[in-house]
Amino acid sequence: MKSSSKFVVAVHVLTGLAVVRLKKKADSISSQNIAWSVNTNPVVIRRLLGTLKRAGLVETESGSGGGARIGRSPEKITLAEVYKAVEEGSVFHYHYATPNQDCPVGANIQDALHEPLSQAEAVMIEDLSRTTIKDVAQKIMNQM
Amino acid sequence: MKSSSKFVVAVHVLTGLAVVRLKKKADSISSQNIAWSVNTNPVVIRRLLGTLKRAGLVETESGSGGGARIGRSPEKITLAEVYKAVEEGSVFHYHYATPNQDCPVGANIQDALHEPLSQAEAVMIEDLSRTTIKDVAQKIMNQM
DNA sequence: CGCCATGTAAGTATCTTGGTTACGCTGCTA
DNA sequence: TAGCAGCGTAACCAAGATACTTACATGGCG
Repeated sequence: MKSSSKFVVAVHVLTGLAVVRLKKKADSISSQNIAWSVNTNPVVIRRLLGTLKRAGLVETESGSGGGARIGRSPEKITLAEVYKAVEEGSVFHYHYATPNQDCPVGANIQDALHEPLSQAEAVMIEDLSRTTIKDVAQKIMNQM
Repeated sequence: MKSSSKFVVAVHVLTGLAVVRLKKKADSISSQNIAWSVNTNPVVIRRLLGTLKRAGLVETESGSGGGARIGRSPEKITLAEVYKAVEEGSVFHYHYATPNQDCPVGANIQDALHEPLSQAEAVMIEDLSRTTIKDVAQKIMNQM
């Protein structure tokens, strides 16, 4: 089972921005700086920031001295929101090739599974909404 | 977000075997026959059946006239069990490269996320346990 | 104007997944 | 006992996804 690490990285980034904000250390952080923490390339971070920006979770500024800043109070951003912002598609993946429609099972299986599977996924996201970026940032700061 | 379709295919296969059993149509089904319904190659099915067999969810027989049969009453197999049998690893994927340990956030983020994320996943699997193969088979048979 | 930063496009390497071929073994049946 | 039908696995291949990288246009500040 393989999916993307975008969600975890997004939480990492937002948590970093939250820590900076809570500690009043700096106004904005460059993608270079964030990339250093995540251990990746600044372009990867900028792409991700673009997605988060469209979701209203961060603000960015171009130009010299620019960078990213958290878009809202950390306690008002839940992991569920981050998940929905960056992760597209369902946790569950249906058949590559359409199942055989001449078989009663093949013809109806996807439809029959839709409800229980989307329900299970919804429950998971619901659970993610119980944790906020502030919660995560707090945990980190306790270790510092 | 990309993962495998193994889970859905496994449910498809088990549902097919359940329908056959509930309708008392045949004793066992060949991988060829199953592959026809799933619209894939028999080898893919045999591989999957191997996994399901190890989990006790199906029984197989070699030789002429052999094939697969559901290993237990359909109402005693939940989607959660199928999920755990075929899907390895977590829904959430952590950083490709280890985050920068010189950064307080990078050094602690994975640890801080472990609990909320594994919790969310557990809740999802818990929800899957509310649906059985019989439930799915029943839905299919209502369409026949 | 020069510098530092974002935004984005385009190309590449690596990994995962599923499809496919091949072949040995098992067990039925004529 | 020969032949056939089926499973079990290994090995290879094609396609797709993911993230890394280079490159460059744009924006804003001194």
